[in-house]
Amino acid sequence: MSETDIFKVLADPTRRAVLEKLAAAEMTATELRDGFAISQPAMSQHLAVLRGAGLISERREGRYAHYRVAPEGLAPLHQWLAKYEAFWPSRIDNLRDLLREMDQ
Amino acid sequence: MSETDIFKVLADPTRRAVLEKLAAAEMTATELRDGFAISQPAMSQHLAVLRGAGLISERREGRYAHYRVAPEGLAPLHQWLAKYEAFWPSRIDNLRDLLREMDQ
DNA sequence: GCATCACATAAGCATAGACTTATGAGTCGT
DNA sequence: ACGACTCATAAGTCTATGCTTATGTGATGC
Repeated sequence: MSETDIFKVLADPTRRAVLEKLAAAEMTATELRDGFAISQPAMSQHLAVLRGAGLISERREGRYAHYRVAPEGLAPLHQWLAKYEAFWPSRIDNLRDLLREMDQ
Repeated sequence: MSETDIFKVLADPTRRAVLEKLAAAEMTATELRDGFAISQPAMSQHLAVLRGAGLISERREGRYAHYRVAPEGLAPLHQWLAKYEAFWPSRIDNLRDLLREMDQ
């Protein structure tokens, strides 16, 4: 997956919202859909795109498709961003704050 | 700048390449252009988009426009990504340890 | 003053992408 | 077996976007 593709995939607000829901818990396509004013095929297409980008993985169970985040798919984005963290003087402080929050 | 806009802006390979050139050194629009098989207006439009997203800043000097990276524009992206770093167990633990050492 | 240069803006075009409705392919309960 | 259900795929539409050529704006040098 190229960096361009990763960015394109994440440029869609619906897809980012899906990731956010999946970050909380594994979910089926229908469960993911509610809360969105979107057709079933539209959600299916978004899931296909996310899956193609390696950002989510699928577990088939009968007629249900359970999806969960595949965080390693975010690695290219992380690596890209790392190139610019040299420009963040306070980057260590930000991380420190983040980890402090996570400890709570 | 919304997260969606940031991702859209960075989804273009030319724009990311521009950022990479600017990460090395401040540069004029013409200097940025060479190496790209792209018209002058196209580059000008890309620069306008990057500027609109707060990812680069402009310094006017006579007829030249000098551009440089505005890394703070990447903050929304950084914050978004941080939400998923929780899924990176080993890396985050390493960072936690590192920062703990630095605190002593 | 005038040609040239650096860059921006306007307008038009062509492709990509997100959506829709319609339909297909399996799976489950009765 | 059959209808309901979950999800995927097909086909068509509409908008966004990245490109082009043409032109505008201001600065510079002779």
